[in-house]
Amino acid sequence: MKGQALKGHLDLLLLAVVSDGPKHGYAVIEELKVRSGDAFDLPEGTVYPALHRLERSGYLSSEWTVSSGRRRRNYHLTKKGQKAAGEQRRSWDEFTHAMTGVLRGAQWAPTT
Amino acid sequence: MKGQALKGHLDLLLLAVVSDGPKHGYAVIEELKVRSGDAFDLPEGTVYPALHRLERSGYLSSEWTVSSGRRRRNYHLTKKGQKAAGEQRRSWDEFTHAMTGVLRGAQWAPTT
DNA sequence: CCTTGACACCTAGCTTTCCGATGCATAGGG
DNA sequence: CCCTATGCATCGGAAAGCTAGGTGTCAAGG
Repeated sequence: MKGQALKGHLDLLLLAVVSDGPKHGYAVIEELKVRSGDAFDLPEGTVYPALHRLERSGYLSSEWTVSSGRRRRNYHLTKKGQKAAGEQRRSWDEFTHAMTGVLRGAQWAPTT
Repeated sequence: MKGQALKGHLDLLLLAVVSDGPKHGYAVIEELKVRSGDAFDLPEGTVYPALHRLERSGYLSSEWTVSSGRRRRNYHLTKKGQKAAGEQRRSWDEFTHAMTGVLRGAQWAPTT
């Protein structure tokens, strides 16, 4: 997938992945790659700042852990994060619905 | 619909609407509102610069027209624009597919 | 006549987001 | 010992969208 197509929807992706169980940043990246069928291969410079952002917003919470000498910051969803995830999910559905409405009827669109 | 969810997908929307037949900016805004069921109510400051961008890129072409004293810039899709529209449409499909893959399986997501 | 609102266009500047580049550190295999 | 994979972080640039402001026409109402 070509660059920055996920503009504005990254937060939802991250919340979705973490909602499956606590994960550290690197693992989040891998999980996104797997679940999207290699479509989302996000650079660290995208994901780490986003996780920080979500924590600052109170949607995620984290603690340091150490596993065989490697330090990891483990993120888990907060109550507030769960609520936000649900809202953003609904938002996403509305968005795709609206897009479909606009896209339907254009010549190049395979008819309904 | 909360702001800026259409980051990166605005071009596709505009190309789709214009591909239905030449339109001027104001009409494009109205058409988007109608087709999206009021979900997309885009400010002029969003649409006009985007149309200019698309014209600079060679996807749209325009001429001034005057109708009862009112001047309008009428946009129509170019060959190049048609091609781009098709590509972006495919891109959108891939994107939603990938999103669905990630979203599926999260707790708050209604099962399959 | 004058104001209001719909129509119709435009731009400057702000903010946010994503990403490329770069840096640090550890573990394990060759 | 070096290279790769793992794992984290930040800085700066480039876009995109929006706010806020501006111009001008026309029709309707007070």
